[in-house]
Amino acid sequence: METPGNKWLQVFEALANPHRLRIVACLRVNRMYVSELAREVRMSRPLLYMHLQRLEAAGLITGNLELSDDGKAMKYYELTEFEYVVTPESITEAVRTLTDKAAPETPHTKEDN
Amino acid sequence: METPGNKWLQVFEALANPHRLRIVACLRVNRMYVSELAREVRMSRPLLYMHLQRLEAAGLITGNLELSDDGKAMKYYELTEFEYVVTPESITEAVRTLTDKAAPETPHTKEDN
DNA sequence: ATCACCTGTAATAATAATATTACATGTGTT
DNA sequence: AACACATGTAATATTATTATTACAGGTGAT
Repeated sequence: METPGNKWLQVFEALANPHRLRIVACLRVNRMYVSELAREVRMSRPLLYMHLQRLEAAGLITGNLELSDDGKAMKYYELTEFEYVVTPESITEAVRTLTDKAAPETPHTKEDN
Repeated sequence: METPGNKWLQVFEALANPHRLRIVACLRVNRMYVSELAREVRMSRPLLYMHLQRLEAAGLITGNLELSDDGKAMKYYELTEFEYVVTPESITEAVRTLTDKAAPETPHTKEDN
């Protein structure tokens, strides 16, 4: 789950969603707390939560809970600086360390392929 | 469906799968026909078909049907040369042309967010 | 105490992606 | 004619993702 190959896959999975792309674009302007961001992208907060977790798990954003002046807890998310150059070469390199539990020893189907 | 933003999303969706990453890595060595590739990646042909279509739709590979010397029809797939530099900036730029039919005018939920 | 904000999550519904099975077609060879 | 190998797809099952609903808790201000 932490090899370079798996990391790449996780990044692609994180970016394979229009909402999450918008979130990234949104956070690039400046960091935001969750409720604020929910209003901005017009999304329910629980749903936004899921998307944020996927982005954070991929290492594209980071969140930290802060205490505002008036004592309210606010979770701010901000962008991580990242740069992935996606080419056949880089993908090939990533695949070398892809630990896929679903790499079968035997084919899934009959020899009808 | 053909704006730069949508194209980016399609590329991310295409690469967000371990099998498809392996297919790309496989085709980088040299082009292959479908049945050959199916044996190589140990996958049923119908399933491989679906993955190939997703990769081709994203413009990462191209396939063309050829006739072998002994008259058999064989569909060869080969890699496209591509390079996507994934950064907060490039994502922001892509989002500008993201035509998401699911961009609601009103929030999905009650004002409970 | 009620309101207006905020965080966090569990349970579920709805939808999309993935995978399998079964079949259609064609060729050339034994 | 039966076999080995190729392409192509329709129908279905399985699994994962996405989305919603309904709650829990906290703070400070009216």
